[in-house]
Amino acid sequence: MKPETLNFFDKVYEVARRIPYGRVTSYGAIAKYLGAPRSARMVGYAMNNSHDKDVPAHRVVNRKGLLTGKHHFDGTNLMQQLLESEGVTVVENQIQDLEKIFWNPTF
DNA sequence: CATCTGACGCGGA
DNA sequence: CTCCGCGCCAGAT
Repeated sequence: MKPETLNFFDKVYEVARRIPYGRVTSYGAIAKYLGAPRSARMVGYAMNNSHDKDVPAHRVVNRKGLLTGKHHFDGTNLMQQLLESEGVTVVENQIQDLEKIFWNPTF
């Protein structure tokens, strides 16, 4: 693993940890904030490693607000439960009113 | 060393 | 507004 890559991953975790309670963000937003808007996929890839970190991966979804990563959680709909537990409305693996609860890292 | 895949995003039809 | 296809980067096989 190259040092630069570790830095990139570390940045992802750092940003993800900054996500406020009851708020969510997208992979692309984080990637863009890191200066790599084309590496949105890498953000999700990094999230896989975040399993061992204290990173709220359930607060990170794709641009459409779809819980694409719910399949990677222990339970089938564990991710949805966590979000709803924070007051986020989720229907059919999709976050409702995404624009309202969306959190921009740059903010 | 070559090839495929993947927690994504955007442009075009 | 919805559906299809291409582009990007890094890790894994």
